[in-house]
Amino acid sequence: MTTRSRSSGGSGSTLHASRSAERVLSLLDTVVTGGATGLTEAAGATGIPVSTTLRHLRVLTARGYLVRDDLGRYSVGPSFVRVALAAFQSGPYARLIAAAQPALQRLAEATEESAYLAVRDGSEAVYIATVESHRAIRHVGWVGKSVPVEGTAVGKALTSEVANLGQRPVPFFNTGAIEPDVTAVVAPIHGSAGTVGALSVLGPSERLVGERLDLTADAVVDAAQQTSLALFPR
Amino acid sequence: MTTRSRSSGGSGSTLHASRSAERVLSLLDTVVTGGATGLTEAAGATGIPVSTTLRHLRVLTARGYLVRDDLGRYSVGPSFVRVALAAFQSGPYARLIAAAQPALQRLAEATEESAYLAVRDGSEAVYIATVESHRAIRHVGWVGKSVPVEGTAVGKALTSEVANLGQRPVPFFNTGAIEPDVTAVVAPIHGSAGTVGALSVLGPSERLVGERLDLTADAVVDAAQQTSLALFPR
DNA sequence: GAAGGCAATTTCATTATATGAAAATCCCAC
DNA sequence: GTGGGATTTTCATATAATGAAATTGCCTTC
Repeated sequence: MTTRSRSSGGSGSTLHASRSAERVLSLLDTVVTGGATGLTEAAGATGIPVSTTLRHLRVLTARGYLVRDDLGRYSVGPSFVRVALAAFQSGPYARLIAAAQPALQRLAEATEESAYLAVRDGSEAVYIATVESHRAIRHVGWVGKSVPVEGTAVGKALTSEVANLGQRPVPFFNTGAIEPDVTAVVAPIHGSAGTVGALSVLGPSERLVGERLDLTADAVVDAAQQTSLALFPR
Repeated sequence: MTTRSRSSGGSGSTLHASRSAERVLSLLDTVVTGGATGLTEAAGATGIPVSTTLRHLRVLTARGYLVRDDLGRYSVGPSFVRVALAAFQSGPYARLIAAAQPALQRLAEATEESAYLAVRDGSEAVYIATVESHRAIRHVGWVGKSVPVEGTAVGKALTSEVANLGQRPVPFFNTGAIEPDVTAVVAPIHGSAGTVGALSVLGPSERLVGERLDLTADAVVDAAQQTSLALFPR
């Protein structure tokens, strides 16, 4: 059964869980997310003492996960890029992204707004793919960004239960949860074991109203259903 | 000065360098590169004892860098995808990829073969972007792949010295170094501090001969020079 | 339905290993 | 030359990671 041995949620009490391992991952995360970062800056951001930070950054650099520029600052290295690219080709998301791609395309054309694909990451939702609107005023740059599940339309869609596979997904709406003047229209992508992702259309609130909003919702729901079908054909 | 304290190449002798940190990165690499992986399999591939492997895989999973499927196997998780995507938007390669994109496009059209962008990673070269040929028989799937610098055309291009910025790059050729029947035509992208990358055209050996090969070489050299100019405008 | 085998997990004693404060060094800016 | 910020090295300490072995769980086979 899926009975997670109770309370394993915290951190194994007697079970020693590698501290340096966690720290090195924090550092990787910090540097990659934040761009070029100095030693002290990285230490400050992660709360790790400077000397320890240095040692870990060296490990990362030796592996090619990070590189140092001539000013001594760290940023993404070639090995990390290699692994990152592999992630898109082999990971479970490769299938999802591939299946959603045509739907995103059509969605962006039909709604004239930017379309995103999102998946759940604990208490966050992450946007992992997009096709941008062709309009001058459009929503851009949220790929790789994460937003809380709580209180957002994506979050609601990603946590929505799926009664029976094949049913028509239900759309969710929200305006201004993350940024004012941005309206989101989202539908869940149903999978064999619940919701596996969500399609979002994001655009300026003043454009997404009235009939336009209804049409958008229809398009999003259709796109999500098609993606679901592409993933799990009958 | 850039006097790297000699022999720092090995492993710091007295300098304790986090073992678990290195191991956790090995594991990440193994799992992401190899797709869904079981515990014992991962332990075997990395040479880490099973119990330790388990502990580290748990750290990775807790962070969302990996996920466990219902069969207990590990694969890429949403957090890692998030970080990976961020790498392409903020990293030093973002600029390079953006600058090379139009050149790759034109290259693929002009030569009717697949065009790749590669960077150096220690003793390896990594392909980080591509535009595929439109032909039925074409070279595909090398993005994220790494090949040795030694004995390959990309390697030669990536390690070639640049006399003065602005000079016309020199093309390199190779057939069958990695795979038989594949011919590579490569030119280095010059930067302010040496070679920063390389453009490759990869295609079936029987197509890349005679006049066709000459034309391809010209196209690759032009594309590399244009990319270089886009990166470092005068 | 029992036995066998393989993979995952937990336990626990051991010490190797990671840690961080402080001192030393480097590098600019003034 | 002087001052201050960042980086790097050193080193004594005990924390925290380690792995062999025992245990559990699960699936296959007979």
